[in-house]
Formats: sequence, structure tokens, C-alpha cells
Amino acid sequence: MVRRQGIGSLSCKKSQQRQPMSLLNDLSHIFGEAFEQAGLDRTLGTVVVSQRPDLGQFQCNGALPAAKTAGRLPREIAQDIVNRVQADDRFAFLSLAGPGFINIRLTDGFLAREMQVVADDPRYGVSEVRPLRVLVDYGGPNVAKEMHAGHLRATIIGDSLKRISRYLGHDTLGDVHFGDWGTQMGMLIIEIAHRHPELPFFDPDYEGEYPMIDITLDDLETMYPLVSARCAENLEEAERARIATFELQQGRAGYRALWQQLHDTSMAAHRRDFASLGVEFDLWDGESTVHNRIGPMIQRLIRSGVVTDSEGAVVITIDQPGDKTDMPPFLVAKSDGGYLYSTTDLATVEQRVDDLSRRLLLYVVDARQSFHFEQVFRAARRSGIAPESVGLEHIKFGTMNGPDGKPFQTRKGGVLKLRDLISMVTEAADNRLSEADIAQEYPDAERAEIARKVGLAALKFGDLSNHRASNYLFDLDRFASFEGKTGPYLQYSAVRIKSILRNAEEAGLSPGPLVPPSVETERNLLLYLARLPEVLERTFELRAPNHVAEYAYDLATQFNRFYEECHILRETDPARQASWLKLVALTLGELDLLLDLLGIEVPERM
RNA sequence: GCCCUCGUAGCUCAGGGGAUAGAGCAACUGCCUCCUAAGCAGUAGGUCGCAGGUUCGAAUCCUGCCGAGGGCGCCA
Repeated sequence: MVRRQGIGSLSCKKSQQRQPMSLLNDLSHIFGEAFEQAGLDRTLGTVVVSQRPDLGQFQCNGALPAAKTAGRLPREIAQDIVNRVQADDRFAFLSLAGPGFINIRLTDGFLAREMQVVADDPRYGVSEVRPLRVLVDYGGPNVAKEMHAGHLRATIIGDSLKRISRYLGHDTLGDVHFGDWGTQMGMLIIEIAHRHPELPFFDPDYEGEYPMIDITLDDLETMYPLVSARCAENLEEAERARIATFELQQGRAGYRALWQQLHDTSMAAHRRDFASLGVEFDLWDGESTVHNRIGPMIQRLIRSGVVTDSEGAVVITIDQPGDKTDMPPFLVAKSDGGYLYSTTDLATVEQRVDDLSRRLLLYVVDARQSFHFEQVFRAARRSGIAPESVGLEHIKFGTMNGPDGKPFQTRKGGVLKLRDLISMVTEAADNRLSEADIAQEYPDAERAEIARKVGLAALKFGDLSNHRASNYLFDLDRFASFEGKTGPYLQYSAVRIKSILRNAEEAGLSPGPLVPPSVETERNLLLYLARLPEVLERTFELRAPNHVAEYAYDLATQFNRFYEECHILRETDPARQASWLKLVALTLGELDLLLDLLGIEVPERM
């Protein structure tokens, strides 16, 4: 483990605890020691970024809560702490304010030393955690349904969480969890049988090779609503679909063969959509993946006595004392022996825990399914499938709404395909390039690539900058303006830095050691750069990528202020210029990382 | 009916028990002979839904009410 340099008198003791390499942690450590020397709890020494930049860069509020237990005045404790910490070259001042706040300002020299370490660290001061075996379940497309605007959130929030989890050092898998094993499969089978009864899939006695049928996702997408509507109003149709589903799950050869083709056709389209979003999965599994373990799982549950029979169905009782709402039994298998969403979800927990050795399962799924996940998680606990040591979390998110405040729809009232949504933002970006007369001289291919990256950035940042749990309004005009707090703003900031570094290189200039900051915008940029570790930690703790989005925006803003004030390439002091080049390189590194964690790519120029 | 989520500036949204609640857009005023103006500086804009409670301290935690959205066994 690398122990950071530059903290001077900080004693490391012989404690086995890892000392995270972050400025805030270092400061908290210093103040924690002071509290301990004063006979108080060292956790009181937590240092946070100041709420009042006019009064200090950082603050420590530990004296306030300490006052009560210690039976002393908060200001007196604060003074005591300040006395114990002071007297070296790290702090420009430590001052008391209000009821007992300690305001902290670092010396520019100390700040530069600290940030030099960060600048030399490929991880920018972010320590790797003790790895957890994590699985993120996100995306969740279905057979026969092209992905639509509603899948956007599941996909990019999940993708971002996976990236963040992995960056922090967790052993992380992403699983697309394809919806390919439920009743909709039976419906599609009877619909195709209805249209083409002559096909051998439906002949139970057929023994030859099954033909490849010519069917597209578009075809399936037309069929599904038709048959679904018929089943809703016609009990006989619904019964046929139910039986077909059951027989498929029981292994009827013709149905399996047909299923495979429907699966593959749908999956190919989804892969294309995910690819255009720049999203990849480690596992392209689905409900059908766990089919073979469902039977044994149910047998085991019956033997262990956790399930009971309810009107012919297999259920687990999951209500608990203190429940605030009715908690109906969890259905493991239908009365006809068929399986449903609940069944595969439970078996999938088992697979992820037993076969994949996961210890934290994150389900990035629409908030409307929170009741379902509460049931699945309880059933998994009650049945012992997921011991308490395994974390089960529903990472719920709200809907993307249109201007009417309802889930986003096209003008005609239909759902907006994800593909079309991507085209819309790409086109908007392309228009913007033309309007601003930018990139006109770039090759067509590069121009198109810039438009693609900028459009996607607008889309992703616009989504991820909202807290996942809240519904948000998708306003294309606002997104297409690419001004202010948008993905393109962040890309633009990064691109300007790249341009500086390119120009510097051409001029034979190279980055050098950081010297103490001389202007406020430079100092602020350094201070912002130091926050990265806590931001990433907190983002993952809360499973809320908007914290990364927010921080990335603030960081870019700090850089742009510095950029306006300090002309790097015109700077006449060589040491200062080299230091500034180092600073902007560090800024680019962090910005690039943050954008990558949001799934946003930065073009070389734009 | 019960449960969950949300309610913050004109609009869209951030906000970690701490001091004077922030950003973007829209409005108004400035800044391109200078590293990319998709930028920067500034002005104006608020009973943080309402009422209690916990706390030295609440937009933040608890309770109730109001409003919006969503959910509540063989669909996913």
C-alpha cells in the first residue's frame, strides 16, 4: 500500500488501517489526533469543505457535538483543538467562528505539495477499496420489444454505477438481464402459429431440423401488441398462450427452436442499440439463463419446508411483524406449474450468489417495481437463498417525462424508440455544428463522430445529472442548445485543455512541478481537484451518479474560470508556466475520468 | 383503502444535521487584435408544500396534513 507523502508530522502509528490518500482524509486525520489528545473521540475531527468560502477553505465542526458529552463550552474545545494543531507551515490560519466552528485555510505551499502527489498518482488520490464482488443488473430489454426511451435510464444509470464500482476497485459484473422467459413468449408462439400453422415448430411429432424463419424485430413488435390485446379480451387465447408458455418452459422442442430464433433476433437488435450508446455488458444473460435451476430450486425449497401450497401454487410467506402494508405470499410457481417473473428472479439471485459468488446485487430498475423487489428480496432471505451477508438493493429510478409531465412519447402518442432518440440528439448536435460554423473544415467522418459524441453526451449528462429517484423532464430544445450545464459544456472544457496541451507541445513546452498558486482561480481549481476521492466514494455509497455529474460540472467551471484569467501559453515565468501545464493536465485527467465514469466520450476537438 | 417516491427561484433541477440555500435556462449589463465565446464576469429573482416535534443547530431526521406520480399474488 502506498502511503502518501507530504503530510509532514502526521504520524502513521502502527495501525493496520489503510490511510486513504485524500486531502480531506489527511486533514480529518490531523484533527482527529488533536481531538484524541484532548481526550475526545477522534471521529469528531472530520474535516469538510467549507460552507463559507469567504471564511475558510475547510471547516471542522467537531467541537459542537463534543461540547455536550464533554460538558465544556464548544468554543473552548475548538480553541483547545486549534492550539494542539497549530504551529507549522501547513495552515495559513485556523480560526474560530460562530458557536465553535474551526475554519481552516491551507498555505499555498502545502496545497501545492499535496496536489503534486495527486498529480503524480495515476489514480488522482483515489484509493482502491477492499473489493466487493458486485453485480449490476441493468438495461433489462425484452424479447419482441425494441428498446424505447424508458430503457435509457436503466441503461445509463446502471452503466455509470458499474463503471464507478469498478474504478473504486470492486470486482464488478454487469448483466443485461434479458426478459426472455415469461408469458410474452407464449403469446408470440401462438401468434406465429396463428399466422403460419404450417411451420414445423408447432408439429409435436416433427423430428427433423427446424428451419430458420425470416422474422425481424419489427415483425415481432407488430405481433406482440395484437396478441397481447387478444389475450386480454379473450380467455381462450389467454389460455392458449399460458399453455404455450408452460410447454416452452417444459422443453417442447419446436417451441424451444422457435424461441431461440426470437431470442437471437431480438438480442441482435438490442446489442446494436447498446453499442450505439457505448454500453457493454459482461453477461448477456436473461430469465432463460436460470431455467435449468428452477426445478431443483423448487424441490429444495419444498424439502426445506419454507414454501407452502396456496390454491395449487407454490408460495413463500414473506410477511413480517411490523409490516406497514399487506405483504401477500411470494409466488414461486403458478398453480399450473409454470414459472413467472418472480420465479426467475429468485433463481437468478441464487445463480448470482452461488455460481457467480456475488456479494452485492444492484438492480437498476424502474421505481414502479419496488414492491416486486421487496418481495423477491424477502423471499430470498426467508428461503436462505441470499444470506444476510449478501446485499440486495433495488436501485430505483424515476421516469423520463415529456413536456406534458407524462412519460415521454412521440407526437403521435407512441413510445419513442431509443434508436430514434439517439438520432434526434445526434442531429441536434450536427445542426449546432453548422449553425456555429464550427468544424466545417473537418473531414466528414470526424464531423459525424463529433456530432455523435456530443449528442450522446447531452443525452447522458442530461439524464445522469438528475437524481435517479426523481422523474425528470426531457426537453429536446433545452438539450440541443448545448449551453450551460450540459454534457457538451464538459466536453468543450476538456477539448480546450487538449488544445492547450497540443499547442504547448508544438511550442516545445512541457509540464513541470506544481508551484504554489498565485491567483484565486488557480487555488480554487487545485482545491476542487482534491475533492475527487470523496466524491467517488459518496457517489457509490449512495448509488447516485448525479454526484459525479455535479462535481464534473463544477470542476469544469473552476477550470474555465482559471482559463479566462490565466493565459497559460503566454505566461512568461517558465516555472509557473510549467506548473500550469501540469495543472491543466491534471484537470484533463480528472475530467476525462469523471466523464468516462458517466459513459461520456471526449472528442479530440470540437 | 394501504404502501412507496416526489414537492426548493418564473421554468428545469442540485443540495452530505452546521453559519448568509445553489446551478442552468429565461430577463437585464458587460467581455473575443489574446491558449476554441458550446466560454467568462455581473444584476435581479426564495415564507425550501403546510403544521408540529427531535436537536446547541433542520431544506436535510421523525409525526400528521395537503398536492403530484406510482404500486398493491398466479403480467413484466
